[in-house]
Parts: sequence; C-alpha cells; structure tokens
Amino acid sequence: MMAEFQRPRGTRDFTPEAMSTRRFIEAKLRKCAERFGFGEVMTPTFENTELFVERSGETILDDMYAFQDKGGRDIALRPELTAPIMRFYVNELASRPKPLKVFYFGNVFRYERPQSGRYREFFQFGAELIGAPSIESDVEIIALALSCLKDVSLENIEVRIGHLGILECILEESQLPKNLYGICLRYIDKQDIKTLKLLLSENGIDPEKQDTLLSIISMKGGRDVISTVQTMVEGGDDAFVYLANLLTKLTKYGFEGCTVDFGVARGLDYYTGMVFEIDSPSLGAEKQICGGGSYNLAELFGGEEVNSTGFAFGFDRVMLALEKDSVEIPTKGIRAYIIPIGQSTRPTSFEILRTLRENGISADIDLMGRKISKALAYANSIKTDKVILVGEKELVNDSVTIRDMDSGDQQTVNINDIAEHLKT
RNA sequence: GCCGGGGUAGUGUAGCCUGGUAACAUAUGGGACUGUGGAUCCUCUGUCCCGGGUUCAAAUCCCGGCCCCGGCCCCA
Repeated sequence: MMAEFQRPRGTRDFTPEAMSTRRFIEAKLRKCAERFGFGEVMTPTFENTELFVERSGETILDDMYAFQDKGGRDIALRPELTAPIMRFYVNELASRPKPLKVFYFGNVFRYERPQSGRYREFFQFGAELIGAPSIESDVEIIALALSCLKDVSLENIEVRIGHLGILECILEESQLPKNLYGICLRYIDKQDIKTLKLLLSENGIDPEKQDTLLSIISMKGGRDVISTVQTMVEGGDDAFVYLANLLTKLTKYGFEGCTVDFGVARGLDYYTGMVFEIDSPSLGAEKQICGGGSYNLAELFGGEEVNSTGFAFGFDRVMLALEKDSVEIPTKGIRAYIIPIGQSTRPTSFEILRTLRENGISADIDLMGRKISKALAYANSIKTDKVILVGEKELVNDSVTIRDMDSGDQQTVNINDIAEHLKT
C-alpha cells in the first residue's frame, strides 16, 4: 500500500503516547498560571493580516501564512499570540478591573524552513499581565515563567534579563542617530558584533565609545555586573536600580540564579523596559524556549496606552528539552482490562465493565474474543494497572480474579466489591 | 532563500560503492497450546519517496521534485 498523501512540510502528527505526554505538560503549565491568578483566553486561529503587519512591519509577510479568503479579505494564520491578545484587549477587555492577567495555549504558524525545534505549525504557551505598570508586574511575569519550568521539572535552563532603558542610554551617549536605534538593537540581539561595529564606524561614532558599547552588550552575570556597567555609562540610573530591585524581588519568589545580560534586546520596537529570555542549553541551534518583556501595543491597536508585560514559551521546544534532559513523564494507561474466559462469561463481563465505568474507573474489555495469553499480552501493551479475569469457576461464587500487572499477584474478589477494590 | 546528510514492509535495519528475481529482526492480523503461556511455536499480509534519464537490466548510476534530519538566514 502506497501512502497517497503526505503531511504538509513542517507539520506533525501526534501519536496517542505523544499526546499523553504533551497534555500532561500542558496541564502543569495551565495549573501553574491559574495558581498565579491568570485566566485562560482563546482567540481565533486566523486574523486579519493587518494586525500582524501593524505590529511587526511589512517584512513579516514573508514569514507568514497569509492569503485572501473568498471574500477578498487579507487573512493570516496567527504567527504569535501577543498581538491577537492585545487586539482582544482593546476590543473587549479594556474596561475590566486592572490588572488583567490572562494566559493562552495555542497553535501558531510561521512560513520558515523547518529544523530542529522549528516547525511551520507549533505551539505557544504564554501569559500577559496588563495594566499594572509596577516592577512587581515584571517580577510576577518572570516568576510565572520560572515556576512553570519548575513545575515541569526542567532544571537545566539559563535565564537572561536585560533592560532596554540601559541600551537606549548607551546609544544616546554614543550619539548614534535615533533612527538607527532599531537596526542597532537588532544587531545587538543577534550578537552580530561585526556588522554592529561597521554600523557604528560608518556613522562616525567615537572608537572609544564603540568599545564601551561592544563590551557592555557582551556582559552578563550577577548583581556585580550591574554596578560594573553602571560605572561605564552616564545616566540610566533608574534602569540600573530597576534591574537590581528586580533581582532582589525575584529572590522573594525563590528564584536566585538569573543572570543579567545587557545584550538581550529582542529586536522589536514596542518593548519598553525589562526584557528576558530563557534558553535550554541541551537544545541545538534553536535553544531559546521562552522570551518576554514589558511592552506597549494597545496604543498601536487604537486603545489607550497601557503598560503590559508578558512572555511566551515555545511549547514544542520545552517538550524537546524535557526529552533531551531525560525528564520522566508518567505514561498513563487504563485502570482495568477485563478478559472474559470463554463465551459464557461475556455477559457478566460487560456488566462489570459498565459498573466500573459508572464508578469513574477507566476500564476496557477484550473485543477480539482472544484467549487469555494473547489478551494478557494486549493488556500489557495498553499499560493497564489490573486485569480482571472473568471465568466460570469463580463466577460460581460470584467472584473474579484480579491480576496486578506489575507484580503478577492475583486475588479473588467478589463481583460487588470490584469497583471498591480498584479505587484504592 | 542557502549549505550538508538522508528517504528500503507499521517500526528498526542490511543490500547501494562494484546495476542482475529485495532480505533480516520486530510489530500487527490469523492459528496451535482447551484457565494465567504478558510465554513458545506455526502462519497470512505488507517494502525500495515521486517523476524523468542511462541500460538488455536500476533499490543501486545521473537529473529534477517532494519530504525528513542538522546547520545558515530569520526568529514577532
């Protein structure tokens, strides 16, 4: 048999086993966000293309699944979820009590060349905290991201926190024309030192200032780095204090090991202050599993200015990282598998099946009419905890044999006690 | 968009260099063992990514495409 159809490039099918582990992790993330007081929201899979162009500029059209629908409307499959959430906010949620805390989990689409940890349809889990312009909001967001990773037991991570205020300050000092800030931040984010240097030289930036800038953006470390850099920069005091306080407040949440990295720029114009990224060193080229920061988008979408801060996880990369780090994820099977021995016991077997299911116990039964040996092999393959052997001999005494699939131990249980027996 | 490595039963592989009837393991389905054999034994089915070229003959060599893996670019 020849497979007639293939999946579109960069997409994936998920097996029952894969879905089981994905849902397990997903549930942990959701629970964590809810514990932090965030509520889940959902927006459409596609939006008007304009929304994303407004946010990121015409160039992202190349990287989007954008098309015209039958009514001639320009439509795009969402490439990310922050813009849709902010649109939702401006449309309907703006008058809600502040702060507004929302989270999401959804598929997103990008027309890019697939590679390790990069697909054309992938999944993002993220949160946005809207309307609370305090440092505590930024801390709350970072703490949520870190707590999520803690809850899924991903320990091998690198957290890098930066501040655009400081970068801006440095750029101002270097007297680079303001219209080049965007490009410059882009190079900084990419750590493209060569091109950055070229840009600075071309614009007649004092070589000494160049060196200062270059050394600052490559600096990362703990609290001491903040003070070191502060001595190299004039002004920007507020931002330095902010970063220092941020680290202090994070420790109150129990998070110590965050590093400060002045090279985190997240090449986008609407980020305003704190920015952060989380990497999993176990992954290859695509090792960033999370990105976030404080931003202002509402105004751009026609709403009132409102401070927001948020992050997004690359869910698939989190799953990859968990796999690389060999984090165990429990596989769940069913509680009981019923094997009728011989035709005569099948009616009673189905009664037992029904009783178990009505008692909230996951249960399945042999539908193939198999003999014990093969039925046991099947039961083993679907990872059931117990097997219930329903045979004539036991039924004479209204009982069945329950076999524990881990130990192989068996015991005789009265039919009326099966549900109770399996609950423990 | 660019570079490299790949694509052989459901899965994992051998065969490719050096062209000559496509194989092994495992899984699935069926059967035997007549109530514990999660075993063992027997057995059916099932494969060269697609298209073109070279050749008497292509899984094998050549070209193009598609897809996968790794990297570049990009990464909202």
